[in-house]
Amino acid sequence: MALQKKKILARAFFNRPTLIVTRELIGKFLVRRVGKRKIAVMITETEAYDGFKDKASHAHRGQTPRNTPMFGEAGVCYVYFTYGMHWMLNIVTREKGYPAAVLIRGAGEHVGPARLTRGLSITKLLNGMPLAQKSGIWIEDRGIVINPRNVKRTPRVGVDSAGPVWGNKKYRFVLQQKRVKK
DNA sequence: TAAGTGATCTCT
DNA sequence: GAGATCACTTAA
Repeated sequence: MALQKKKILARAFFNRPTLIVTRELIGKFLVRRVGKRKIAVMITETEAYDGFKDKASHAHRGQTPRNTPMFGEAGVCYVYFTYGMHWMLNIVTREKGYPAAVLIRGAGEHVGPARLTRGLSITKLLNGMPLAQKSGIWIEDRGIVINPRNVKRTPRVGVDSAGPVWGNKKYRFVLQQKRVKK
């Protein structure tokens, strides 16, 4: 058995073109530590929100108090509250001043962005926190190699109001799960 | 298919 | 301040 490589992803990983980061996060592990409990789940679904021009992005109308983390350094959490009950977890990409982030939509058994944050106790407290062990949330590369053929690219979810052009961009990546035969 | 839920943003 | 909107989930 070969040694398992386990590497915590640093800022440099996220300070790259958003779509590349979005794609490469599939198969990485999101790790959350709360007190003594540690949860690690493999990321299976992501979406990119890239730049001022992206009409589906919170940043397309400019900077506001809420979306400020998107304008900051890469490798930082952008967590916001919506629909009166759900938290959404994003990871900021690109350099300071360029608003972009990756929405983590699913990981491990948590399918759906709001279920994921509920399962991992992710709230506003993590907003603006860098991904690092000391923050209690980080991302590891555990050496799992994903076959690109098993990653599906589709339009993003819930962004129809962004119009046909931006609403149809294939900015969503989904790992095709193995089917369990009965 | 639609209700629930409340912060945030835009427009008065 | 008021009204619309919202990167969703759950129960039918």
